[in-house]
Amino acid sequence: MSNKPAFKRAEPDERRQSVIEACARVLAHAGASGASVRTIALEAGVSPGLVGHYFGSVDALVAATYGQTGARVDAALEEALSAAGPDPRAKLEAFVTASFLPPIADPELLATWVAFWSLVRARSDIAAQHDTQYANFRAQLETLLAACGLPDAALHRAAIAISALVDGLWLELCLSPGCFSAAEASAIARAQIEALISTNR
Amino acid sequence: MSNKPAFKRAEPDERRQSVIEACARVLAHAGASGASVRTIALEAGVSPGLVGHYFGSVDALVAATYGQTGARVDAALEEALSAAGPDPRAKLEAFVTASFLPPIADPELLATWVAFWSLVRARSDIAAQHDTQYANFRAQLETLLAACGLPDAALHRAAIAISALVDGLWLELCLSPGCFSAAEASAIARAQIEALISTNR
DNA sequence: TTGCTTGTTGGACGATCGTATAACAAGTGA
DNA sequence: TCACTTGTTATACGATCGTCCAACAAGCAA
Repeated sequence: MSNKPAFKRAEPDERRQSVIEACARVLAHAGASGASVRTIALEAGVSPGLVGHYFGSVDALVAATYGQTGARVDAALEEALSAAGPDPRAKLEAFVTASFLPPIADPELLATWVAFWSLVRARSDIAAQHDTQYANFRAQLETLLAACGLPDAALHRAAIAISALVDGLWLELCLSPGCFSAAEASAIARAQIEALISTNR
Repeated sequence: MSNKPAFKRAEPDERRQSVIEACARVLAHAGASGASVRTIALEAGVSPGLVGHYFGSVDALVAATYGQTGARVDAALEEALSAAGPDPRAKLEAFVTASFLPPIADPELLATWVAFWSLVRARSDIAAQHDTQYANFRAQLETLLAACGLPDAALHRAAIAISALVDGLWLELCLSPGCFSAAEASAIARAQIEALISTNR
């Protein structure tokens, strides 16, 4: 008589990864207030104690989840950028509209991101991650805008405008999915880009 | 020897109001996860039991706070609208840029709003309030845009674009206050309006 | 002053929270 | 086959959670 094993060992890295992904799913589904050790552990299919073993505390796990989620978004943006070809305008539009296509447009990812926003005020480590994340996003936008011929004096403001528009469209796409489509969001963003570039020419 | 009273009675309506305002402050400072009955009661200067007496549950209190916060924003927008004078374009710009001026630009209010966003997925009552709130906001925008001469076919998309931009600027103004100013946000929004109207003329 | 209404308090209750830790077992090398 | 390492589980602990309710007292009417 051979019982099946009570649990399966995993490589530390991939176990960490699976717990992080479970944390992201819980944040998306239950919000920041529902992300307890036990809920996350249940979602990941492990015992609650394992979370402490790998991350030390729930706060550290949430911070790690933010980092991993941000890295995943960055990778998707970079992928869209390299798939766009050499034309500067095409690169800029691909970079911006990638936020409305998979995998970034995933409602779960958006909801996870909102949960992070809700933690920025209360958690200084999350605030620091947010600042670097958005500074990086805007810096990439400025580079792409400069390549499109935008004068240096207009870069800062244009990057803020685009980043705000993308955030707002992303947010509404998540909170009220039936109101407008991803294609409409892309069209709106492209129109904004066109307006920004043509008024500075 | 006359001891001071142990507590002060209040009119039910104004007591409800003060508890709601305390809830908003806690949501802004501690996020959705920190909004416990005891924390809110401490902030309001009352006993924890009073929250249950007036609102029945914490969830109901949060929903009431959302409703009151939304009403306050609506009132501020209406105020900005009536102070703008008769010109349609001036009314539209006043309506949009009011989000970057007091009392809407208050970081506490913004943080409270983010806490509500984080609850939309987990709480269907909050989601319903969000939908009506934003449908109303966009409807007002469409009316103002139509008065500026925008053709009917462009109203829907233009309202989405403006509402998304305002949300995004509002959000960034709250999460990274040092990155750009309210005046810059207003300028960006006015530029967006100018672009939307001139391309449809 | 006295009695009454009811806003208000403060603690009890079970559930759940985050964290720490001892016991267990899966997989590996000798 | 048999230790041995260590990933994993299960439980315990105090703190805090939301909710409930009996007792208290502030303010008004008589």
